[in-house]
Amino acid sequence: MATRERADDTRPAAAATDAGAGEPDAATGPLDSVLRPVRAGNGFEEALEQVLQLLRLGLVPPGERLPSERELSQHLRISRVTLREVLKVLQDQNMVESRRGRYGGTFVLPRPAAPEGSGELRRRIAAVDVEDTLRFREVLEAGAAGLCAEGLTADAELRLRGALDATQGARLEDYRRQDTLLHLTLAELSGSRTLAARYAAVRATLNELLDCIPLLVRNLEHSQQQHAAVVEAVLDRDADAAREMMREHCGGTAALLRGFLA
Amino acid sequence: MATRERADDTRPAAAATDAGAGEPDAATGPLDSVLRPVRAGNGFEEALEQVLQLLRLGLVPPGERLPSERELSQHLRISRVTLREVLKVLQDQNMVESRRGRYGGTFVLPRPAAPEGSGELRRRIAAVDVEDTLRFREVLEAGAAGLCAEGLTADAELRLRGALDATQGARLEDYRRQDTLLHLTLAELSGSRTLAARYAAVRATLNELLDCIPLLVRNLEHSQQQHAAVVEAVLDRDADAAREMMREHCGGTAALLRGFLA
DNA sequence: AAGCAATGGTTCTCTGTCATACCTTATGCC
DNA sequence: GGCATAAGGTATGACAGAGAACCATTGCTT
Repeated sequence: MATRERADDTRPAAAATDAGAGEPDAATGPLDSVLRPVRAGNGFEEALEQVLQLLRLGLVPPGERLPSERELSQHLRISRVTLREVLKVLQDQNMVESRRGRYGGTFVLPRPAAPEGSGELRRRIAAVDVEDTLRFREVLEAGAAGLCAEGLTADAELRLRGALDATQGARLEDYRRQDTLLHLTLAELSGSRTLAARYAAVRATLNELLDCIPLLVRNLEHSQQQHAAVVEAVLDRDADAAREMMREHCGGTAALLRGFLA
Repeated sequence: MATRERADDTRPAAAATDAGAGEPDAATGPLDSVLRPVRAGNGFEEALEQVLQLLRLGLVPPGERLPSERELSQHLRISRVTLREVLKVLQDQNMVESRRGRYGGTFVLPRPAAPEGSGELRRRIAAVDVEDTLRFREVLEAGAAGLCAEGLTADAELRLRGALDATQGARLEDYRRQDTLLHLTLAELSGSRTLAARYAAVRATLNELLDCIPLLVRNLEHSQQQHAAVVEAVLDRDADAAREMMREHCGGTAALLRGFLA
C-alpha cells in the first residue's frame, strides 16, 4: 500500500538549493570535502572495517590470537555485544575461529588461498577508488619518509633497521606482511599519529587490491632494493632522497596495479 | 554504596595481555594505529565537529546560509533531530542564527572578535596535538601540490588561477578565508578525494590554532609571494618545485605557530 | 488577498547500542 | 583431583538516535 511514499520531510525530488544539489553522494561540490557521512554505515560496520584492517595489515598474523573481546571492545569504544556481532561475521566467513576457556580467544585463520573465481575480486575492486588510493598512499608514504629522515632518533634507527631486516629474511608467503610492517613502522616514526592512522587505513585497502594480482618475484626483488635505498636515505637523514626514493617505490606498485586492474 | 565497583566484565585492573596493555589511550603500540575508537564521542559530537569545520574553513562565510536542516542531516547521515541539537549549540554560542519561513534558514554570524581572555584559547590548544597537526598538514599540502602539478587539466588551471587571484585581492579580514580556499582548491585538484577530505579536517584544526595568534602583515605578504610561487610551479607542471615551494610555505606557518604556542 | 512552497520547530514511536550482570568452558597450578 | 583464572557465550533494562509525520512561519507568485 505504497507506504514508501514520502510525506513532508525527506527530499522532495531534486530541487536544487544554493548549496547542496540533489543526491548526497553525487556532485563533487566545494562542501563535499567536509560534509561526509558522520558514521560510515551502521556503526557496527565501522567496527567491522577496523577489525578487517587488523587482519588485512597482518598485524595479527594467521594462527595468532586477537585481543580478547573485552579489550577489543574497549579500544574500539563499542559494547562487547556489538563487537561480538562483528566477530560473528568473521567467523561465518571462516576468517577467525573462537575457542573458549582459559588461554582461549579469537584466532586468525589462514586465508583459503583463492576464495573463488575472480568475480569476487573484481567486485571488491569496484568498491574502491583505485586512483584515489594510489595517490593518497604515495603522498603519505613520501611524507612519512621525509619526516622520518628529518627527526631521526636512536630508537627509531633501531626499529627501522629491524623492520628492514625482517623483510629481507621473509619467506614468500610472509613477504606482504613484513612489507606492510616496514611501511607502517616508517609511518609511525613520522611523529604524526594522524599520519600513521591514515596510512594504516589506506594500506589496508591497498593490500586488498594487491591480493587481486599475482605476486611476481621479479618485482619483489626490485622492491627490496628500493626498501634498502629508502631506509638508507632515512638513516643518512637525507629527507629529499628519502622522499624521492619512496615516491619511486610507490610508483612501481602503482604502475603494477594500474596495469593489472585497468 | 560503591556501585562504581566493577563486577566481572570491564577491565580488571591493568593486567597486560599479549596485545593491548592497560589503558586504551596510552601505550603507543603497533596496533594503536588501527584500534582507534570507532566513533569519537557521542555521535552527535562528531556531527558538531563537522559543522564547525564548515565554519572554520569559511566554506560558508558570515552572513551566508547553511544548507537547510533537511539537506545537512542527509549529507551527514544523521537524523534531523540530532542535527538540530548541533545547531542549537551553535546558536547558544552566537555562531549562527536561524530564521523561519521560506527563504529562511540557518545563517552564519560574524565572529565576535576576541571571545575572551586568552584562557579560552589556551584551553583549545591543549586539546590539539600541535606537532601532529603541523607535520600532517605539510605532508598533505606538499603531496597535493605535487599531484596537482603532475595531472594538470585546463579546468584545474582556471580554478587555481581564480583562487590565487581571490587571495591577492582579499581584504585583511577575509584573507584567512581566501587562503584556506586556495589550499582547499589545490587539495581537491590533487585527484584524491580522500586527500581533500583529510586536508579539510586538518586545515580546520590549523585555522583554530591560527586564530590564537596575531595576524602579521609582514608574514601575510611573504605568504602571498609563496602562494604565487607554488601556483606558478604547478602551472609549469614542475612537481618537484611545487612540492618544495609548498613545503617552504608550510614551514613558515609552522615556525610561526611553534614560536607563539611554545 | 489567496495560495503555494520552503524553511525551521515539535512530537511520536521503534530500533540499535550500551552497560551490566551472570553462566559456561578450558587450562594451569597447588 | 580441585580450585582459581581467563577467556567466550548469554540475557536484560535503559537510552540515544533514526524516521516519519505533523505544525508554524515567512515570502513570493498569481
